[in-house]
Amino acid sequence: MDSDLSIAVLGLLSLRPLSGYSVRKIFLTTAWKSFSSSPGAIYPALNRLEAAGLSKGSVEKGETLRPRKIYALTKKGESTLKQYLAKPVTREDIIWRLNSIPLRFAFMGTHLEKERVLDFLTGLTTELNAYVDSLVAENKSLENEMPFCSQAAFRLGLENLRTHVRWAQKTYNELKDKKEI
Amino acid sequence: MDSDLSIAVLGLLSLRPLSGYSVRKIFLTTAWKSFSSSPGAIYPALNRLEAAGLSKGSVEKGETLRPRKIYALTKKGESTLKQYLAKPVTREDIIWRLNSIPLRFAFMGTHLEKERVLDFLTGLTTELNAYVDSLVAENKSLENEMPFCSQAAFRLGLENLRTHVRWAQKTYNELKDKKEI
DNA sequence: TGCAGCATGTAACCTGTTACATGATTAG
DNA sequence: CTAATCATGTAACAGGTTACATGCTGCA
Repeated sequence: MDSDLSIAVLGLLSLRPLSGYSVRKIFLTTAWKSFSSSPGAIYPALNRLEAAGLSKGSVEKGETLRPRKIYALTKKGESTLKQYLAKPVTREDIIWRLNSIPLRFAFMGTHLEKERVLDFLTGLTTELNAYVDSLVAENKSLENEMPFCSQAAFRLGLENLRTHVRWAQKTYNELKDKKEI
Repeated sequence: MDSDLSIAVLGLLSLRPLSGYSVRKIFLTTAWKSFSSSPGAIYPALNRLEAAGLSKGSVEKGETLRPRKIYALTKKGESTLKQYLAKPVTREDIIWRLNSIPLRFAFMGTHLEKERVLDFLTGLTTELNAYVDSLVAENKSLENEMPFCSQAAFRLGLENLRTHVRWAQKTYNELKDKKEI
């Protein structure tokens, strides 16, 4: 129930009620392209959310054979999303789910207080720096025996993490002076 | 047969023959941490590679009930890997498989000629820039109505792509003056 | 002798992919 | 009226996760 796709759908529904097709269109045509827009992923995900009581579908024009269903978050769905968003970033998140950082952040403004968002960015920065340091230390000894391309690949990974650090700091500074988010 | 995990294993085996456990240790203890080190992923992956004729396991000490198996790439495995590495980067690679870029690059030095590696970097740069441009254009109109956190999340995605561009250019320049890779 | 670490595997489950199937609505 | 697009779904399959099961090896 906690795949990136489920969270993305949960987040979208938290902004406004949507049909499965609308969700698909968002994944197809906006910056959310890295989420699957295939019906074989979306409709089962919507069904799972509903089965878990996180959303409720209401049928528009019930008399037809193929009714159009609009899903909206339930109270439970909102609190589940809020809880997920408020969780501090762990090293495991960074190693295995770095892509879900922007996903989480995108929905924070509309669900968490500014202070919690700032906490998230602080925690993220700390964890990222610690992980970068440990990676660098770990690879210091291997560095010389690694062929050029492996070294370069490793550096790309590091640069990626450092980009996240810079982004977190910049975003922190922008946010801390804002009145509303 | 073409998940990131399979490719990573194929790549590691191309450097030297390994047992399943050695592969697991590499994924656990080196910068390759984002690959699953669980036996439930590794051993089936090794079996798939062997079933496809891409690797061959040889049993060390065959008389025991739990033999230690060392896998080595076959000719077919090497050519499959080479073919995969030589494929130019598509927009789909960037959208859905950005993480496999460093994976691919890490093994290029030992399998492709320098010219092909430079081609890869050129193609990657072109595709990345085109995608960044299209994302920016796409979002120009939505920008103002997006809440701060969504905007920031979008910028993180962009920065990530731009980091890849900078890396590709830097690596290109480093590589083009090198005699051996 | 017993325990830690080396080493290999399987089974149930979950979720996404691919391909297919179907119905409803609208513009030409 | 018919083609495109809107819209919803399923079935077979693939591959990873989690949890469990098992055997071997060296050393204290």
